[in-house]
Amino acid sequence: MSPRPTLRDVATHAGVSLGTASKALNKSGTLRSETRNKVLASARALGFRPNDLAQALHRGQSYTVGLISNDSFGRFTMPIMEGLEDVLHEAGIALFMCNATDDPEREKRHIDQLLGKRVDGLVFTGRRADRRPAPGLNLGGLPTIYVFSQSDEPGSVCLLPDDAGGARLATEHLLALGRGRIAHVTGPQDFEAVRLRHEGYRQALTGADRAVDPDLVLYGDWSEHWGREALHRLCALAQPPDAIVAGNDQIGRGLLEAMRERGLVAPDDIAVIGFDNWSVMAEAARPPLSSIDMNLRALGEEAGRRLRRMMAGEEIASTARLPCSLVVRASTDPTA
Amino acid sequence: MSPRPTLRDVATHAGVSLGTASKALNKSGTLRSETRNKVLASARALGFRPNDLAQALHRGQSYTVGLISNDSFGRFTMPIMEGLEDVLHEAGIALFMCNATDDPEREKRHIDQLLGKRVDGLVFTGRRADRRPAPGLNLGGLPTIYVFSQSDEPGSVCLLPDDAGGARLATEHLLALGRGRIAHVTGPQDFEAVRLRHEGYRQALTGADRAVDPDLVLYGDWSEHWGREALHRLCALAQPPDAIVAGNDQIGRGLLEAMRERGLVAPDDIAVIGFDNWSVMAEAARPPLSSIDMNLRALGEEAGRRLRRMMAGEEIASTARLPCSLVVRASTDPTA
DNA sequence: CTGAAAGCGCTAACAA
DNA sequence: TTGTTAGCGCTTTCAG
Repeated sequence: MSPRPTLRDVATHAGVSLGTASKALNKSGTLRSETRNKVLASARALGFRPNDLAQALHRGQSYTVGLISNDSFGRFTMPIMEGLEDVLHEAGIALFMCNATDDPEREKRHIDQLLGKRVDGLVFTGRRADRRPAPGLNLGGLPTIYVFSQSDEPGSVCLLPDDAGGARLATEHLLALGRGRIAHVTGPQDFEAVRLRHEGYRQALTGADRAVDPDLVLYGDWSEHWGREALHRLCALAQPPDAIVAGNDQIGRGLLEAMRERGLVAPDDIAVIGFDNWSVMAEAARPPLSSIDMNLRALGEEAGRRLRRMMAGEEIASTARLPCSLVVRASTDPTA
Repeated sequence: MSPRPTLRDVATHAGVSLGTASKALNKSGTLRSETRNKVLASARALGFRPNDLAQALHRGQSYTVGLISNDSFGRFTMPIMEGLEDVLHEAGIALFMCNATDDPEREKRHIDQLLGKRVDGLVFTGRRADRRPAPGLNLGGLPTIYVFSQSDEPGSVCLLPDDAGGARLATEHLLALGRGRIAHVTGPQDFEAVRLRHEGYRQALTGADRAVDPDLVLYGDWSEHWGREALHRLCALAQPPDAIVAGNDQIGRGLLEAMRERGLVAPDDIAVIGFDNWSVMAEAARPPLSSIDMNLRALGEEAGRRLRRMMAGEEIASTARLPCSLVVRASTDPTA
């Protein structure tokens, strides 16, 4: 690294004192505009860039937040990160991401590094039921927030999409389409999101005075394969469904594919809606798959706002869920 | 932020001097093991963690590398990041990622922040033909490497997958299967990767004394939709192909889907191979799609090694390409 | 309006 | 073997 110029270099170059140079660059104190410009010119000439490390050391604040992701594909983390970044940037805070890939060892290492770098806040992200800082690591009151993720520590601040609300939205959409037998094909029951989405599905049906038919609720894994298999099972029923809420877009897409092969048409024979609004999947499906968007970017933004408030010393209510939205495509509405 | 204990606090707590505490914690100098242990105990008791900012300020090295990603989905960046991280960690270097999402403004901001934090190295990643540090930003000799990405600056260090070699591998695989009419359905021609992969395809054919039939080379976009359309076009030829090299897995999957609908069987009627080995896509295809893996994690590791050498002052040859590997699935080999 | 000096937390050279 | 001190680059009083 070619030695970067220091503030002292700038001062010398401009023929002023260190303090003066500092004032000029920080617009603090009162300076003759002549001196100010002289300093600024020198700074530019030398390619000066203040050393954040020194600044942070001085003020005891790094203006930096660390993001630890356990979502190894980045599919969920990226939009969250963008939202976070936008909001933090407004406050002059930098966001750095570390990838933990669900490896506790790695995660511990990262937390350690971030603490050493004296970050002013910490964000954890990535689905994981029982998230919590690696044991033994004392975060010492560092503002911490879990986004799209949860901690089992009492009092921790978590921000999640409203899974139940999303599923309700999906189911109500199908009800509004006049569907009477609505199935739910979803992922593994040990995911909280699966249970919540089922609850939303149930609420919507109950709200419309309809009972939940247990034959129409199928748990499996998150794959397209499972979606295909589930469709065949549903079709084997005495009374097959006329609509399906899928637990995610991959399952939804599997359902649609199996339908095509059986000569069934969506939405005429069965309307299908997914969850996640993963565009690569949803848009490539035939017909394109309606879905529930978790508004992850907005989730990130809200996380950033809360974190800022926490950094300012405010106490924050422990957990919140943000609304999902409905994205209609041809699998439920041919005119979409 | 509850004030973290400083080294001085530890020293006081242990009843020794500042210098002694430092020696104890850094295993430097010679200390009585008794004092050493006393200090370590105090450090643990107080939850002491050295302030990297101060350390970095002192030694003029931050032991930190910044990664700037332009891959907004993280699909390519994540594995690269893992590889990088592993190698850098061995050298006690932390890796922080910033997301630029192909927004030059954002990117500039991030470079700025990273320079301010005095990172010891910089990595750019994410497909983009004409990458280069945002104009006017003087990196001042900071070790910089482009992975899965390129800079047009002369002498810049770039590390890429061997796209041509990958396509050659794919084509040779099909040739080895005894296929005679091999098509190439790929993405937009203005991608360098598209041109290189085509070149690899050509080389393999030429190497087997076969001519390239222009009718069998189709350019489109990277979507499944294009794959489906391309298959129909190929089937309309007087002499349809008996094998296809797809430019990526999405196109490959589109080809397979359209085949199913026409009642064609892979690999019997047409063998299909993709590129990227994006497991979500490749494994969900029917039959599962053979593909070319770009070994992104290895790419990241090699980038880390090169960066370390650069940080040590070594000069590095400007550009290198790392081999891809063949992943055989049922779309070319039913026994796979 | 500008300069000098202290100190953020740490390491390393030098004294004791 | 341990203590003292200077200084990394910056900001911020307090003098001049």
